[in-house]
Amino acid sequence: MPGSRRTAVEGEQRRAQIVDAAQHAIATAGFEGLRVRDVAAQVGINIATLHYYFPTKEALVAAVVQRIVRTLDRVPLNDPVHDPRRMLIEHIQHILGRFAADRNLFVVLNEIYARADRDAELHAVLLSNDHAWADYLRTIFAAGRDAGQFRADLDPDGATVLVIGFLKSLLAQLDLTVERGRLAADEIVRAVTAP
Amino acid sequence: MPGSRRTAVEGEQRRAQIVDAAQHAIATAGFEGLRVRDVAAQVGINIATLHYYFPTKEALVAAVVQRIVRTLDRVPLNDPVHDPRRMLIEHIQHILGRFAADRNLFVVLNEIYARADRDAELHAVLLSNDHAWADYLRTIFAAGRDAGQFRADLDPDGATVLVIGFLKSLLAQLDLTVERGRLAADEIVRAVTAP
Amino acid sequence: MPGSRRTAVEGEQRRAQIVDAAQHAIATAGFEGLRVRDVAAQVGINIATLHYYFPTKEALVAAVVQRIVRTLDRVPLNDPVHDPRRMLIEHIQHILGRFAADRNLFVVLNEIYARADRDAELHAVLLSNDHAWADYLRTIFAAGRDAGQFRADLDPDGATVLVIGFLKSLLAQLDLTVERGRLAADEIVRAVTAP
Amino acid sequence: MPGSRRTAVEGEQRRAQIVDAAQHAIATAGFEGLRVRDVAAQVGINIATLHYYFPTKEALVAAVVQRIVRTLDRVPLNDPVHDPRRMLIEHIQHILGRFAADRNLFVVLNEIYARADRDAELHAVLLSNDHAWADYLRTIFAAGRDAGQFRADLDPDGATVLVIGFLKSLLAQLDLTVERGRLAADEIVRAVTAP
DNA sequence: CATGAATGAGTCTTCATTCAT
DNA sequence: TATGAATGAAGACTCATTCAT
Repeated sequence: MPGSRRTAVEGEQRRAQIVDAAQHAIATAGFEGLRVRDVAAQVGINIATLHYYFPTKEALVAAVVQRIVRTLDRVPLNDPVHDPRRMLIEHIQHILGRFAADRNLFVVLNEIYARADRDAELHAVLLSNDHAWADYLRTIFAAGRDAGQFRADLDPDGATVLVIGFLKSLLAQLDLTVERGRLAADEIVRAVTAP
Repeated sequence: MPGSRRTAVEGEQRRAQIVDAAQHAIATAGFEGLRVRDVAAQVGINIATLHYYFPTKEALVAAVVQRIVRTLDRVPLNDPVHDPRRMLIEHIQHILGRFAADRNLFVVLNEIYARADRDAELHAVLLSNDHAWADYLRTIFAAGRDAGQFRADLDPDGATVLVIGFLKSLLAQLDLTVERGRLAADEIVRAVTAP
Repeated sequence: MPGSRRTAVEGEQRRAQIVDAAQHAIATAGFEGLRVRDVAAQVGINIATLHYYFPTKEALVAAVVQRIVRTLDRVPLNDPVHDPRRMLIEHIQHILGRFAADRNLFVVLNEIYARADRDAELHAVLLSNDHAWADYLRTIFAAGRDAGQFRADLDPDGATVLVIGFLKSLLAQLDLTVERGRLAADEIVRAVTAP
Repeated sequence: MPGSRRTAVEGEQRRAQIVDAAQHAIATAGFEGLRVRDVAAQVGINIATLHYYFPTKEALVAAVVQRIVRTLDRVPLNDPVHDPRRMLIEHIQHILGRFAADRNLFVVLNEIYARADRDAELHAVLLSNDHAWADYLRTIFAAGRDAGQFRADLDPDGATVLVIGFLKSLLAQLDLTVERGRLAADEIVRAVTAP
């Protein structure tokens, strides 16, 4: 079948276009305001065509969620034990940087977490991701404490919950500027550093 | 005006019933899944009756939001300067307690914050509330630092962002138990306490 | 029952108020846009109170129609045979005068005629009125022709249809000023007058 | 674009079907009684399909009005100066003929004129049409008078208002038969003809 | 007489989805 | 692959009317 590969590639591109548009739509109007018609119009295709690629709205939403979760996976989790304090700083700054660069991603993320509360499957996916994230931070904190970089009475579990909480709340902190975000990040570092 | 007082009271009760049901519906299905019909059914009244009290769905949602925001206002903000460390602990525990007692409130709150991103009016209301909250915490941190209870290098602003972030993220931390919440709270206190 | 008469009078006044408001509403928004709620609000009473006076919307509309038809009855139909030409002029001018003075009445009248097309009862009432009107004009034309005031070849029946048509169309002639109305009236008179 | 022409034609046909049905419904029940559901049922399509062609009820009404106005445009306005008297007769008879042939058109027209009183846009459209109509008649009357066919003291403007009024009132004259209409038409002609 | 509250029966409109071509 | 057309199921909202007080 000559050309079949090119077609397949084009198909993937189209799917990606649609997911892009859907994600943008969710960021703009929330899941509440997501309309497959609008997504199709944004891409410049017919609704029926969209349904050819994504049979149901749910499938489209799932594709958006999936892609975002995959993105999260790619959050750099460098070797935490070498220089824990540095790793912590880099990790926080990396996420703050992403927040500044692509706020839309966080808007959708927020919607996704809200939805997880009533969507068991989504809950499971996010939970699994969060576990990996928490493990990473916990390792950093434990290693840093054991190496004397962090306070001796630091509780890795508590600190992990605290830091993840802060990072997850970026969007809900309505007046959070990049600077105030860095202030908080600095405070975290000082707060965990051994005196 | 025969019976006007009793009638007025009953009217208010009915309104409250409707708002209750609506809040519950939002907690269950999100703004996305809110159906005035279901709310009316929950209260046991006709849809037209619901519209008698709240002309539009938007008005009903506004009433729910308004009531929740009013609830937030009542978060006890005790005198922060007397014993800052104790005030901080009490404040955090109060909110953790509410979270444990009425998780639904936080679910709706989460929805509300998500919505604020595309609703300027809502944004303004929440922002004003958040400002008051931040001011309170900032005062605690500054007072505690100046009194020597807290670390000398503590940045009140950064710490405030951090704590509010943690408290706001309670819901997004999918596997957060009450215990792990307390662990994080304890860590906060240790982290700010002077060595 | 002392005071019963005064009460009855007040009741009639209230009914009249309601009919007034209803007629005004019809003139403003047409039968299409008539809302009993609005009428009640206009009068300053509760809808239930309005329904006390007029059990159904249809009854209210009937009252409006009845009053207007009664008004039409009072169109002066002077003795047509004494000076037919003068009678014709006066009749036309009387109606043009009313049109100038109370355009709303004609707006409602127009609605009523449109409605008569699908309301047999209304049709009968209006038809009876129109017959009396046509008879009056026909008598004028016949008398004027026989007396030599009008053209010898004047057909009373045709002229009657023509004049009534013109008068009925006042409202449908969108750009009809008082002056142009008088021009047409003058033309009628010249057209029927014997050369 | 496979089948695009056939599809486009079919689409237009469907639109026409819907407008037909809507016009019929208005003629039957007035604007007051127009129900999109009934129109769809008449055509034999789903309500949603009707909304596919006409997004709102208002758009459907506009289409009906537009088509009728377009129809009016096509009223033959022959060269008025050659034989004005004949032109006048033909014009009047043409309209009387249409009235006899398609009374429904006039019923709707009546509704439309009533509505124009509270719809500025509609008012403008009808007014523009009426102006063209009046110009045509005025030219006929002026030419006929100057050519000696019509009375020397004929006022073209007054006569125009009169004739248009008569023609517009066809519907409001409840007991108007075709014959009585012709009587009036004949009377018009006699009334303007030079003695 | 008057009213606040309640309701049944609509009315328009929306939206995800399907299907023939 | 792509589309115009079609639809079922639901959605918010309206309105005349009723009833207990």
